[in-house]
Amino acid sequence: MSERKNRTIVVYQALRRAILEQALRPGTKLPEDAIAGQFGVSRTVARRALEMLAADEIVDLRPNRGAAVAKPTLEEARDTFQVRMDIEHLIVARVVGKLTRKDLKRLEASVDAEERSHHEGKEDYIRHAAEFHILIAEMAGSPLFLRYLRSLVSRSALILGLYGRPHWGDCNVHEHRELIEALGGKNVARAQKLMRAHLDAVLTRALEGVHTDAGKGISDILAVYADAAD
Amino acid sequence: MSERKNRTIVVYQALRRAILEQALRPGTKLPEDAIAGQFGVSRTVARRALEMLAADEIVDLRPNRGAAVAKPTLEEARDTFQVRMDIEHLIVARVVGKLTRKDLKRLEASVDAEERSHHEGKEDYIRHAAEFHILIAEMAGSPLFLRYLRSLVSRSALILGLYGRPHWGDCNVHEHRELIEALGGKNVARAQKLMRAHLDAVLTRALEGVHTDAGKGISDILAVYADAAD
DNA sequence: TGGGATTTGTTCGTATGTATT
DNA sequence: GAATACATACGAACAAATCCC
Repeated sequence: MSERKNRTIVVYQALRRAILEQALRPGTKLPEDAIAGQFGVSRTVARRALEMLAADEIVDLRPNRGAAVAKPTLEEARDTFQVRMDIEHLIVARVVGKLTRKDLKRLEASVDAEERSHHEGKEDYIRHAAEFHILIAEMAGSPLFLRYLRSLVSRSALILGLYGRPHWGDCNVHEHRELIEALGGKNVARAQKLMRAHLDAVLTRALEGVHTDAGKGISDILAVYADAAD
Repeated sequence: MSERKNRTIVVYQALRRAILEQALRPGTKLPEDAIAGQFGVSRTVARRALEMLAADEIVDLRPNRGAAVAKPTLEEARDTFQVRMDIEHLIVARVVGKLTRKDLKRLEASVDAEERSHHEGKEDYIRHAAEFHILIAEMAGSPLFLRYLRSLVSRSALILGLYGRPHWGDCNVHEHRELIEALGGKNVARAQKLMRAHLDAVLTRALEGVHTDAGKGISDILAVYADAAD
């Protein structure tokens, strides 16, 4: 019963993790045969897993030319962060003042896990940091927003890995705790402001001191915030 | 070159139209074999078409149990309209004051087409009405928002067909023209208000005088607006 | 430009899982 | 509750497209 294998999902999740933890860098080709061989499955399931990753927008899938880890342009990176900011604001608006004590406990537990991973130097603190945002989205009670945010968070991580320095992610913990406190309160605008500041800080930390190929790519991504400033 | 067949896409679009024009009612099972036979393709391409429709959320695809035309619950219907409202507001905020004369012409042409179809009694005025909203989304310049809205518009149509009366869609034309005028102006809040009023009116027209199985389903959908009132 | 190697696209037979009587 | 009918999941082989020398 719970012995659901579903090889497709297994392959999908493994590849997803590999991409988000940057074991597979953007641009890496993902031939169906190689994946099928690696995981001991047929090309059919490898292909379906790739399609699912493409739906998440972390894999590029071009007809007759195969799959590769997505390598978003700066334009696409901008779009991702801009849209993510908007969606997170809407989610925040929905949860502020409506969280139960239990909800808040879950959020705190998530941050605790993130902090532990971070201290232990594990790479999966990235996953925990992402999970924090996804938890909030779950609490908004909208399956659609949850789906959107899942994809946006994955894509954000990919982009930060692509354009940012190795150890972006440092020290979300304090900001996350602050956010929890605000989400437990009743002031929507304040919580939104904190969310904005947090996402802004993540991006800034990831990008500061980085020189991309284009040379002036960083400010191009940061320009997102100039546009959206209220 | 432009002779791209791509049978998958053909099947996908045909099914999509059939669903949106209510030739295929919600709940209808869609076995791979039947579709493959009907369109003269293999099960593989039938399956891929179904997966694409599932991504649009107008087909339900349950593991080992096959595909069926989606039959959203009232809860899901609420979510769809609520999210759509939010997304359309964001899109409006992005386009107001930034449309070129050419953009406005395209919007007007779309409404003209809708009006013609409507006068001629053709069923595809539904498609034109949907296209109007999608055009606006295109002009927002965000691939992600465009993708979201595409799916939301399809799903909205499905839901209105499911819970509403046969001829919902009547008389969008005037409201659409009003919207164009506001989008060409500079007042974001006003344009958003018109968008809200328009979507509200569509829902009201579709649902008025309708009795669902549940009996009180209508007010449940309309409660969306009570929540979101500003 | 061309041809061979490699990879994707497609088909369809079989295995496995689900629903029904 | 078991057997049967049915639909999907999977995989191996073939066809077509692309890439690379």
